[in-house]
Amino acid sequence: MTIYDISEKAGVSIATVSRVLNGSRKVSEKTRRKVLDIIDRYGYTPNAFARGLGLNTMKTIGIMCADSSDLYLAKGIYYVEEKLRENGYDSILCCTGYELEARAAAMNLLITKKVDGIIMVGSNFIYEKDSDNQYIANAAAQLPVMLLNGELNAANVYSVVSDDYTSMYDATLQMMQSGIKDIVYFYNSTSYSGMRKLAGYRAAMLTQTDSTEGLEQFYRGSHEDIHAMTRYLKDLQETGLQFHGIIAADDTLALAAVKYAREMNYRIPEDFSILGYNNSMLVNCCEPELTSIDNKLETLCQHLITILLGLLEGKEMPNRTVFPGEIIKRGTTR
Amino acid sequence: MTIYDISEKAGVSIATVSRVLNGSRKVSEKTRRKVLDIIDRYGYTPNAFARGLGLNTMKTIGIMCADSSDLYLAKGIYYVEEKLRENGYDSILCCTGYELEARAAAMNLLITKKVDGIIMVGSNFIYEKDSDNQYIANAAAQLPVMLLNGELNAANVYSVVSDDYTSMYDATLQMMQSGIKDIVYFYNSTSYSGMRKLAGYRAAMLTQTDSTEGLEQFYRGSHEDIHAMTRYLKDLQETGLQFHGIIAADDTLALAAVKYAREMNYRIPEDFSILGYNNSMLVNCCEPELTSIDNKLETLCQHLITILLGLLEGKEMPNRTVFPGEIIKRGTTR
DNA sequence: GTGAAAGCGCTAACAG
DNA sequence: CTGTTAGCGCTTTCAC
Repeated sequence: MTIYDISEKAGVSIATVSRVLNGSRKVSEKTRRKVLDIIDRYGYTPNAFARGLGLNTMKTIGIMCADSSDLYLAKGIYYVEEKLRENGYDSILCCTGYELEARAAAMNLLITKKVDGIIMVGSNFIYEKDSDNQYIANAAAQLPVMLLNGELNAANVYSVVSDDYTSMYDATLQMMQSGIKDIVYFYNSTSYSGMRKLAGYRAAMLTQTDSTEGLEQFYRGSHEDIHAMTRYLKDLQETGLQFHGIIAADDTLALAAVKYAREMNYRIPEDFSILGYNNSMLVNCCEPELTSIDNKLETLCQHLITILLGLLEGKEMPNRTVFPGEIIKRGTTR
Repeated sequence: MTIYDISEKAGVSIATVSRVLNGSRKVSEKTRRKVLDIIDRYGYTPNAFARGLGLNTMKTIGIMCADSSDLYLAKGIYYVEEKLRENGYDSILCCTGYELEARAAAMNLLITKKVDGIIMVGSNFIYEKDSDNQYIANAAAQLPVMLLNGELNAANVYSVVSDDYTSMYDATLQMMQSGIKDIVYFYNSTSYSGMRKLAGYRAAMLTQTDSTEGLEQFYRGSHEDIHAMTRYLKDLQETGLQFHGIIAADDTLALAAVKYAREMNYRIPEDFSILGYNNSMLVNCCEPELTSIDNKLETLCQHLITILLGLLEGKEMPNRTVFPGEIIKRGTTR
């Protein structure tokens, strides 16, 4: 069933059918009815390829993320996809993993598919080495690239981020003011956002101590293996390091910290404080519940889509949008 | 940059360019080199629309799921997407929510996009009323439809499922044999798979008791709100119902059950046993850790993709593939 | 208002 | 081996 069949059955030209399909007003009400009727009767749907060929757009956005099963990224994908579809765009999802090569390949694939824009979900896409981000800048020469929680200084690349630095700075300060000086920073990502968080922690610490040496702990294992994370902390404790607080770069790490503290028989939060990040569903999963930083993911996504849609309409849009986070106080901090 | 530009610069016809693009062996090594060289130099990539128009396929599979941020579904999407890409297929993701209408719309959208097949991730797609599944059967008339953890008796619809009934039957029996007779079944979904699990629980219970009345508890609230789930159980307890075990239809519900038991100051598992389902990362998040049923999601996904690829190659494939689950024993059961 | 016709970029017969 | 050519289904001028 093509536009030709319809035009024939309706006794009009394919141009007319095309017009009613695209809601042109230059069609008499009568003709429109007739065509619509036929279309309905035969259950015809236009061929997206043919349309795409002519228009060179498929109203489709590419979404890249490292791992769709990551709690936080999954939520991001969900919001982004939802808001795109509300606006008549579809999305092609590419889970790229954490390897640069696979990422560049995925990017190419999306470009080949003629997506109208690309959304990179998660700060882990931005590496410290500029050359590792080059493929993003290159892609941006062809279509707008949106970074959710990442920043890259390049033309046609747009960032929407949470102010991780300030959130961590404030949270660390609060914990110190509650009387804890020996706070370990527990992290597992050196992504852009990861480094911003670390910097916030460090800056706050340095207002009161000379050095954070030994307190910044980088965990390399699986992002989901809570046992391994807990073990890491135990090993750390056994090296003789003293610490009575842990600020974690995400809720999973924080949960492991809670587990660790319980196994050590510390009272939380009296003897030991813990702070998480993301305010995910995990915060309710432990005892006591986790104080965590809410980085307003849905708001970020909403704005990201607004900006992207603006760009696609040819409007000027802000390069960089920053939202403040919020500390959600629960049982693991005083 | 089109195939014409390349053919011109390489001094060959577009057909030849097309041939090297598609790896036809009927091209002399010399010509191939020359063309490849030009392609490389100008960074040309073929237009997927034009190709799709001719071939009427885009090597793209539609993935439907209710909510990509659901822990379990997200994992399913991850595996499916990964394995598709390994086999040269892309995926368009549609998060449909739980409303029938939105689902039918998403299905149409995917068909319009000329996907080569559709994968429906999650048992929640299959309703009890046959008429509510009609849109799936209709779609299957045009392209293969794969159901991950759902079953539908219709032509060109293929199911890959975990044997939820048997898993639940066995687990329930085990808990009863450990001495607990008053086991509540705690669930929040009446999907196909949800009903199978319930049936397994019920059948096992009825081997030892007369009725499960009052013990089958359906929770209607948010799928993520652990507090609400815990409250539900408290309210249940306050009605006077006696129960010393909870079998939950997923790990989130089970986690809420652990929380409930702790708040009631029950000793787990001595006084109170709990079983979860999915063996997700949540099992490590509570104290003690959760015994849970592993339904081998990755295996299911792997087979699902194998079957789909077979179908796309025109092979005969099994309609229904069932895998056994496995009870992973941890601290919440004796 | 409506129709005719020229592409959009690629694949696959077919002919050489 | 290589080139010519006819579509694939739709949008969009440009006439009428």
